[in-house]
Amino acid sequence: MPSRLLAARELSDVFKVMAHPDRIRLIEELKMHEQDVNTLAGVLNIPGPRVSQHLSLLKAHRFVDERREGRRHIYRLVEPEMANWVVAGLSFIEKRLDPDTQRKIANARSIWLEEKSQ
Amino acid sequence: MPSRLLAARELSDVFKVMAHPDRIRLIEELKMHEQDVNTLAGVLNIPGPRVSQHLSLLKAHRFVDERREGRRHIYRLVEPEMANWVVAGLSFIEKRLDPDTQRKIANARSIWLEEKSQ
DNA sequence: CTAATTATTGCAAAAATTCGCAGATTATAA
DNA sequence: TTATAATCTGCGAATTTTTGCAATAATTAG
Repeated sequence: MPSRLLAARELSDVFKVMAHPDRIRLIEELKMHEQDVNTLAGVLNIPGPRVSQHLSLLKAHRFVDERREGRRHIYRLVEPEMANWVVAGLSFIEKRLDPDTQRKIANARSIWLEEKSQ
Repeated sequence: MPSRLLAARELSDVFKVMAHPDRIRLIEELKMHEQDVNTLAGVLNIPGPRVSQHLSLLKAHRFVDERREGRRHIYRLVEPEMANWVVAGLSFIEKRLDPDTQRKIANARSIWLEEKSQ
């Protein structure tokens, strides 16, 4: 297969995995430090099973790692830099949003970026 | 709406748009210079109507602009930097592929990056 | 052992995407 | 005008994703 077609397919898999608000928030939430499923479900305010499913997709693609501590499953980013790459995507849409949305996006971006990357 | 939820939704739209091999190749192909639909269909070797549909999605999200020259519709990237951001996503998967695939990905990356960004 | 906690898995309905193809548009050429 | 070229639009089938809920596992506490 031509190299560019192959690369485009591999790349599109990365984008597919990130193409969900919950998974984006999981990636950003894990940027700071590893966390267990319950904590993540609480922070993001979504049902446990859904967090679990999102995490297994992320794990299948090796974007996160899992370790167990007692009955808790603790997840962490394999490549914390990914969280910054994801946030960088905001720069391609910010300009076209209404001022109020722009303000909120800028706020989210600063929250996501102020946290340490390792 | 909480700013991070809003930002995650906006971001996921960006990722959804990029989550298709054809659209990734279109973005990379347009990095060099603007091109019309027929040319793009030929280069990517996909049917014209499909290119057209991908381009209107990209245009709806203002990732590309259109201008007409006679009966040709010529498209260009609104933010050529986007092409580099997309390619950067490769760094999160390269390591886990078999050597032959890695080689091809590296080749595609160098082709996509060696072209000028404006 | 029994109960409680934490998380995963399975399933089916709903929603969104993709894809090809036919037909419709728009603009140029003869 | 008629024909041709370039592109877009509409539609329906096939596929993939998402989502909620119930059931299942695994581990620890009492």
